[in-house]
Amino acid sequence: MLTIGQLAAFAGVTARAVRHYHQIGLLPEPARDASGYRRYGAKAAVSLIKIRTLANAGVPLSEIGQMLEADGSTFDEAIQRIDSHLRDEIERLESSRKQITQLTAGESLALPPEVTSYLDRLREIGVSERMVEAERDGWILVVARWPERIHQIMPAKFAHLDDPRLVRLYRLGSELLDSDAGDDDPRLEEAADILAGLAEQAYTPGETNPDEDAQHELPFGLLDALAVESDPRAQRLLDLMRERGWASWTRTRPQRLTEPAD
Amino acid sequence: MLTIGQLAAFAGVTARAVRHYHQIGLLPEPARDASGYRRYGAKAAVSLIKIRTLANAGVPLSEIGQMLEADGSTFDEAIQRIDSHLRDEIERLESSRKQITQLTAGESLALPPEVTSYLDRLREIGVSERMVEAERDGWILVVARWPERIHQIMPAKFAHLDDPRLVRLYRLGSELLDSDAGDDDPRLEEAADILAGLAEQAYTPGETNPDEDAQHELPFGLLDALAVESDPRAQRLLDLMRERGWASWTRTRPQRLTEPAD
DNA sequence: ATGGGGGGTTGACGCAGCGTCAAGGTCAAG
DNA sequence: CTTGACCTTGACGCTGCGTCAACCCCCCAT
Repeated sequence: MLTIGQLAAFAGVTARAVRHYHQIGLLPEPARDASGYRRYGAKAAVSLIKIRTLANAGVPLSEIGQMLEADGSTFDEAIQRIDSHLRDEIERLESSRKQITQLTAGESLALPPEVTSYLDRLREIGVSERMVEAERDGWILVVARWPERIHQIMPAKFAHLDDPRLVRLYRLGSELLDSDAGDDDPRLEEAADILAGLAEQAYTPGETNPDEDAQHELPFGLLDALAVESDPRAQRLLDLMRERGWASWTRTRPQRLTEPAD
Repeated sequence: MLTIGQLAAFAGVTARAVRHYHQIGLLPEPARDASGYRRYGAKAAVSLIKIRTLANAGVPLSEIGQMLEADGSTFDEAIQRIDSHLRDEIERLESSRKQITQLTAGESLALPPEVTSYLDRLREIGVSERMVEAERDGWILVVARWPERIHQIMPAKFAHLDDPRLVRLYRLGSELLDSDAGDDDPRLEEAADILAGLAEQAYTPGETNPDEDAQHELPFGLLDALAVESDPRAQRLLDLMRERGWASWTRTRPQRLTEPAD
């Protein structure tokens, strides 16, 4: 007769595991000897090995009991279920691995390569590191809401960098972020003028903008909030844009709040 | 300002998950509004998305905090650790899948194919189902203790089936298991005679048996116990073997207990 | 006889990452 | 005013054991 430790060693598990199987009713409690020790026979060893075989194959303990009692077809069904579950798990982990190898740099965190290229391009243009980080956080929000559309958006963004006004705008932002200029800095006005001009151009009045619905889904509110949270002076910029008839400095649609409603 | 539900929805998680991140200090608790609701800004959304990006990549929550603060090389090291851990997990599951697909029939449970073939062969010879099951459980114990050696053992076992004495022995076992014969059934004596003869042949006296140490490691005690547990009449067989000078009906070494010690 | 070391016993908490009640308070709409 | 959808804290549940704690038991050496 074996003690719990001997039984466990024979099956290659710990005594704690055996006691656990008793607790959940997977392995019947054996009789005790005079001093209260559990004493196991050979059949218990066989049962324990069967249990471990299934458990090692990835069968949850809660199902092993039924499987050991099941007949051939029921058993095979269960095997199928377990196997497809394992397949799913493996797929999940595989995709995790793919994802994680993308995360070599802290920057690519949560961003597709197009966007990180764009950010690198900004650096080449002379945009400061703080400005790039602010831009990056904004893109994280956009990507989170619109993961697929990002492929359509980025080429336009790259092309837009050919516009000297936009470059000037980024440089203004860089300067302002790195300075301790106040709300009254004239560069804020200049930035607002550029933004208004770009917005005017992007918004072709009279025509139905096909992306209008889509744009409506973009998290403009969050982007504005992000800017203000990153630098309170962004609030001034927002006010200036509102003066110029634009609802937000990231949204390219005119507001009508100051005009009478239809 | 977002409520917890809105924030969670934006990042594609549940509110409970966000609260969990607060609890473990991964995401800072935001300020509350007048009615005690948590109110989140855009930066929280960015943080949450970063957290989920790493979590989706398989990074344990407990490490995400440090990773978000880490610099490039520290970050990359962590990535390497996580990746190799993922690889291990995947391998584990892959091997589980391999194992589980082997378990198509209830019989192959915990047994390599050589052994199941042997059991099938026994059925062909006319061994009863109960006898095969008893034999199977015995092999489960042997395989558990000696998983690699089984490849060496089985060919000899197959060859041994050419010996008509062994076949007769299995048939006797089948008959006895299916009958309600008592301890005094003469077939028990016949079985003991065959066993003794086979043992005599297997044990070549005077020569040093190279497998002696190895055999010593086989779980003979358990095998004997298993037989007796399966059918109490096996005890009688053991006694008969002892009378004939053998320690156990599964062990092929003579006992010297009845002779004076050296 | 005594002491020590290596077994055994039950009971309990801990782990990861939340899901899911319970028992309320709040908010916007009809 | 009610309803339904949200928020709050607190707590247990899940998986498969690991790991104390506090105590008992057996065998061996002194």
